[in-house]
Amino acid sequence: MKQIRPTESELEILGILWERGPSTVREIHDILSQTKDAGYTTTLKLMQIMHEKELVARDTSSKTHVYTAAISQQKTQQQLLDKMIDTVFGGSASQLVMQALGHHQSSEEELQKIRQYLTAIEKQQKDNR
Amino acid sequence: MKQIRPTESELEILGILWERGPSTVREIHDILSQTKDAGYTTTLKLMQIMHEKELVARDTSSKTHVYTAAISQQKTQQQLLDKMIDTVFGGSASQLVMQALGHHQSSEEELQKIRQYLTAIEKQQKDNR
DNA sequence: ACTGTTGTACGAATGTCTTCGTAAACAAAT
DNA sequence: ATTTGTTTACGAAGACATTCGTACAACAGT
Repeated sequence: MKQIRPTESELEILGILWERGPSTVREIHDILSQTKDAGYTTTLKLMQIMHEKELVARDTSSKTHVYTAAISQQKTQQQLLDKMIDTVFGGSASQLVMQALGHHQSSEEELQKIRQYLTAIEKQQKDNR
Repeated sequence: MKQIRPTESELEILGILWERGPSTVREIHDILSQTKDAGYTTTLKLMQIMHEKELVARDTSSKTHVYTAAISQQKTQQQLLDKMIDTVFGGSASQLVMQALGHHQSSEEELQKIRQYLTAIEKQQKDNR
């Protein structure tokens, strides 16, 4: 399996790309600079490097290049989660789940969805027995 | 709030310390070398640096020093989770929860615990209304 | 055509992590 | 006492990440 290892800054940018879809450096930078403080060329350079690493694809047909994420949010999430469960939560996924539910308050809807998910998983386990 | 930022390697060591309790460099190294491949002095150096950063405390009363984790597993978990939810999961904790439950198969017991947890949270929300 | 603005490319400085070689302290065994 | 093995301390090299200055190209408005 191909190992994906985006750095901290790269993840921030990917996060924005996943949320917004195709974006220019300027757009990314404007969002980034709301929470951190870095020059425009810094963001540009980062995205150029991400392009080299093929974390993003870019359309250079117009003067202002347009970037899109080249790795899926799902796969990246799974990979990072797995590593985190392993090193930080001693291998217990449910430990992580409870910790996550504990502090980040979720809406009633979301909790309901999770509950349904749980039921589905339990049913599946029963069927496999 | 004090920001904790252990690196990848530091997290591996912390993970072992959390699981085993107080340990010597030798003990840590033996465990580490099962999964990765690094010299003894590398592990030693890492732990010395972690000591400088006050990620671990050490008892130097005997020749062979004994290290213990100086930051709690709970707090560290929470901090890393929060950041991850933020950057990788677009702020949705339940998104993370479902992803985690989906791939890491948990035991029936664990699922049951999570369900209880859910119920408790929902009840709490109701009471706060 | 000129000027100002916005963009990309590139290289270099700086910072941080990781790795390991070497030296010195110490203890146990011979 | 000398050797052998285990340990800590330290420094430095190599890799990687982050930051930004500078140069140059493209374009818009005058």
